[in-house]
Amino acid sequence: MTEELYKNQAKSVIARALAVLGAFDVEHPLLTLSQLARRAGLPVATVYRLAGELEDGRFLDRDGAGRYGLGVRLWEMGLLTPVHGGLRETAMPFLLNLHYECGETVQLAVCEGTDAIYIEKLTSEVSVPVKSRVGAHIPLHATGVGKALLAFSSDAFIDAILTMPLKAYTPSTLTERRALSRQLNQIAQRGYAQSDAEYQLGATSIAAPVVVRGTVKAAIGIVNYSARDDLAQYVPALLRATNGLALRLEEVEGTAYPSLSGLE
Amino acid sequence: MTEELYKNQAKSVIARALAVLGAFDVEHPLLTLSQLARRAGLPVATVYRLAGELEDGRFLDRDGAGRYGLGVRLWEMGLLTPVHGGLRETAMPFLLNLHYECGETVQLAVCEGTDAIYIEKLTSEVSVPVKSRVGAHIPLHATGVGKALLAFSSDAFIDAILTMPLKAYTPSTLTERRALSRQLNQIAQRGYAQSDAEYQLGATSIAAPVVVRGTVKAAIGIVNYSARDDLAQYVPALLRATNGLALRLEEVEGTAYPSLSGLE
DNA sequence: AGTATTCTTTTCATTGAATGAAAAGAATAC
DNA sequence: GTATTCTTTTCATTCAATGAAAAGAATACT
Repeated sequence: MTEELYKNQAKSVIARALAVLGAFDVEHPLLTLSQLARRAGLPVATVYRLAGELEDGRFLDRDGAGRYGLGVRLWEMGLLTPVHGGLRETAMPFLLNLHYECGETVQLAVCEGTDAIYIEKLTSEVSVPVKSRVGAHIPLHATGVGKALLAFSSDAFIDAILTMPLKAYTPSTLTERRALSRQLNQIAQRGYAQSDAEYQLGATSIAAPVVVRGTVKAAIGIVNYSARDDLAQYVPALLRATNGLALRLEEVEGTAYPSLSGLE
Repeated sequence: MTEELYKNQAKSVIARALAVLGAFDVEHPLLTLSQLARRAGLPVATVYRLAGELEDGRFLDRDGAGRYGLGVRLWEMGLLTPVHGGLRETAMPFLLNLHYECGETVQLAVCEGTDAIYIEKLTSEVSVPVKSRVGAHIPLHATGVGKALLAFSSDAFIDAILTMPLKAYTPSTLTERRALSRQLNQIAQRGYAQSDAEYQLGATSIAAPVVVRGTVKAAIGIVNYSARDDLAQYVPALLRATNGLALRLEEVEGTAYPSLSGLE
């Protein structure tokens, strides 16, 4: 009698509903009811009901075959998120210009917890395929944008990251605290970061932080194949983009997210 | 005793939770607890609890001042939505190339119910400011992309739209069924749509549909000021983009959304 | 400083909404 | 034609959601 108790882990309705939504991922963007139930770890009947309500709220959609997928509403709300509405939207023109100027893949990333996360990536048909995906979490210590973000963070945060195990993604990944720490200082002085095959073999990048009022808000990076080591030529363009964005962010601060959104 | 009953409109927990999330919009991306409660139409204590759980699930975030905003999780999930993961991601390189070729504002839109909705908009610092916002709903009968979407839809759908009241946004908006119907035929024959100041004064556009296996999946548009009436020159580039995207979508069909996502 | 107002957090007795096993109904595979 | 897997509906039980109320903070007003 004591053993069966562990079955129900006393979740609230909302936790269950979020578990249902969380059942979707890049590999599973469309699920049947039973798949959904299995992946959410909930009884079919329960998921049936919850999914029905989420569908009413347009957080879920069903395709012709009856399979569930995340709904447009969810996408629309994502646009209201600070990272999107506040940052990406403002950054876009700068990213486009940069992309236009150098023709290489351009990335925008922010800190999210102990990782960096890609907010936007511009790749044209001509530029090099990079495996990074918008929304993907990437390590702070092993990528150009990651190191740019880290180098301009608070000492406390840097220390915290340095204390964590630094995973080696390639033979070139910096896994030693001392070495990484030294390089972060260099980056802070020079104003931009470099990375060569530290995360993905064959890819080089340069990246610079977007600093608003002393705080790193984001980083912009340029990536291409290691073979072509001419990225340095784009440093001025890169810095023009990051500085331009920083100024713009300072300007619109509060506008997009009115500090006091008035009555009602 | 009978009169007080109407107070609680018998909503489910989920409906309430979604109401909380729905309280945010473009004008109100950040809200205090009491604002949130007021806008959601729920008691403060209830919202306090619901918001807490949503925060646990990272669907809500609180800023330094304690104000609530939509969380990163929500944005991440939006990326998994078919319109984003399936369409925008694939379309992006084509949009970038088009934007690169013509230098004007480029838009991607799809049908959503009886409206069109902007999925992406590319504007560089140099190009003209257009008020359209990604995620915004726009009428099918009064914009370039809208008409492009409509002209290639099923007759049943066209009829349904033509039966609805056609709102006039400017003096140039087509509000007469006959005229609109005739123009849709023209568009279907010619392969692309035009629009001049029909939705927003001073803005002209051309737009073409993305047709995969006989079905319109999206439309791409180019917008600039009415003064410059040289948009026609970009028609070949536009069609190259829409056709290229159509082919690509046909190729990846099923890949991004595996019909049978295997076991588990 | 002192009072008033508005906002956030916690508590708790009450109840009604969420639950999920079970069975019926579809669809698909064998 | 039978078996298997999936979807939908039902319903008695119970447990989790509820929101009024009060305490605790913070902010505005005089």
